[in-house]
Amino acid sequence: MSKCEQCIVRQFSSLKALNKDELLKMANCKTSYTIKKGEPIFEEGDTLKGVYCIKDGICKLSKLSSNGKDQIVKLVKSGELLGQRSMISEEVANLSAVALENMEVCFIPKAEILGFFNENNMFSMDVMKTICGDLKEADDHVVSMGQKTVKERLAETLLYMHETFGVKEDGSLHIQLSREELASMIGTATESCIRLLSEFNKSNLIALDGKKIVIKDLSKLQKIAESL
Amino acid sequence: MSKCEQCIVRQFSSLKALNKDELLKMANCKTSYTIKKGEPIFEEGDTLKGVYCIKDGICKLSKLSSNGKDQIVKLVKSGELLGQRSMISEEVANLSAVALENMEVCFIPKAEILGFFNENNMFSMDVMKTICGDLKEADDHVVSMGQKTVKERLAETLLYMHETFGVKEDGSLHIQLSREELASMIGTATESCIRLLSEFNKSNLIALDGKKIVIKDLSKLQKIAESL
DNA sequence: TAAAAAATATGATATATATCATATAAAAGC
DNA sequence: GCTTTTATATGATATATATCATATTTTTTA
Repeated sequence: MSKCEQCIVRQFSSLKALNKDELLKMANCKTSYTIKKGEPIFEEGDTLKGVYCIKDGICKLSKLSSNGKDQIVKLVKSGELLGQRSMISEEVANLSAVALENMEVCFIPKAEILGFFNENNMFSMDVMKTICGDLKEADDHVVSMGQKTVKERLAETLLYMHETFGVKEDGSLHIQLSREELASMIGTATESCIRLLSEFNKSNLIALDGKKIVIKDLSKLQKIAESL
Repeated sequence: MSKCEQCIVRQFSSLKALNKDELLKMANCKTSYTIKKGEPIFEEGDTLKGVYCIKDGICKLSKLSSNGKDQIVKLVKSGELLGQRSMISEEVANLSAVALENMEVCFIPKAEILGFFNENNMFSMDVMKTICGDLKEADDHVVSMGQKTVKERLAETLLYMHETFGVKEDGSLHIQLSREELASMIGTATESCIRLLSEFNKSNLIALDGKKIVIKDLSKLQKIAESL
């Protein structure tokens, strides 16, 4: 059982607000998991008995629409906590979390987290701020979805992946999604997504090599994303 | 200066968690406003110095997209609090709040609310639950926007207004939006919105009389909204 | 390694939706 | 009350996007 105190990713989540005693308590009740690419951490409708702290890897949060298709709502990387909202609302999970790469996550039981809420005001304020940040992002997402074209949303999504998850040594986006997944982030048909990627490729905004995407003209992509 | 203790709408917001002393304190520092239809309570980018408790009336929360058009993100009715997110995140307002009818709102200064956060755990947990509920709604909204057609979204929006804000004595939706506003909720062109309303009217799903909309076939509208 | 399956790509076409134009109706101002 | 402005409605048309079909490439599995 590894010590939470020494875990580097802790500083990126609300868990940074915990003191040494609390971290020790947490280290004693947490369970570590390995999740393989493509496997779920939890699925919508699941009753979560705690929160998940992502130690390594990236996952997608998605929801099945009534038309039978999945919409990817968000991508989440190491350092972040999953399942806080359901825990606080005392509701089943609204979204499914599925690993996009092999992951390491720690599960922290509900009782433990709720204890920290009561004892540590800094922790609860920090969680609250995180959720408020998520809400702002979600509202902005609604505005994009409502007002932007598919092309604009594709540009925006590529920029989001670039900014938030960075690039590999070869300059390609760290996150590698299938065309279907990318389409499901944008809210469009897979074929439309592929066509627009080709178009961006032909006009030298990006370079494509299999699932690898290199952003070649950031400022032009920004202009497209901003409807300019 | 009216007493918050006797205010009926209090029970619908997190303020229900406050005790008598806290309510008295709040009554002493709050300011009451009247806001006329069409006027803003605050606008995106404003620095909010507290939260607004809606005593009467309904307002829209919207955001200007980079294409120059407004997207209405949410409608808010009496009993709810406005501006909590900005206050907690310590950021300027992300959305504009504009009155859809004449409104009465009370302004409660930031310092007061932050005080309650520290002293009253029930209050802060309730605020947190509210924001979590908003986040869930926003995520679901993203899924609708990404996966549903304009027609489905119109049906969904009419049902949302029906459920959440009810109908007048004559059976018409309590909320009366201009066609432009309705289009801006759905994320479509005004003309498309008008055309689809006419279509719903012709197929007897709704009845139109100026801005008045009567829902005549709830279950068929539900089927349309659910892509069935 | 070969065969099968899945993902990607692209063309042809259908459909949904936006845009532009114009008419009518309603609301606001004088 | 009349005039001006604004909102609603509807037609014609353009464009974006979805769907269906099929070829090619990549990945998986036997």
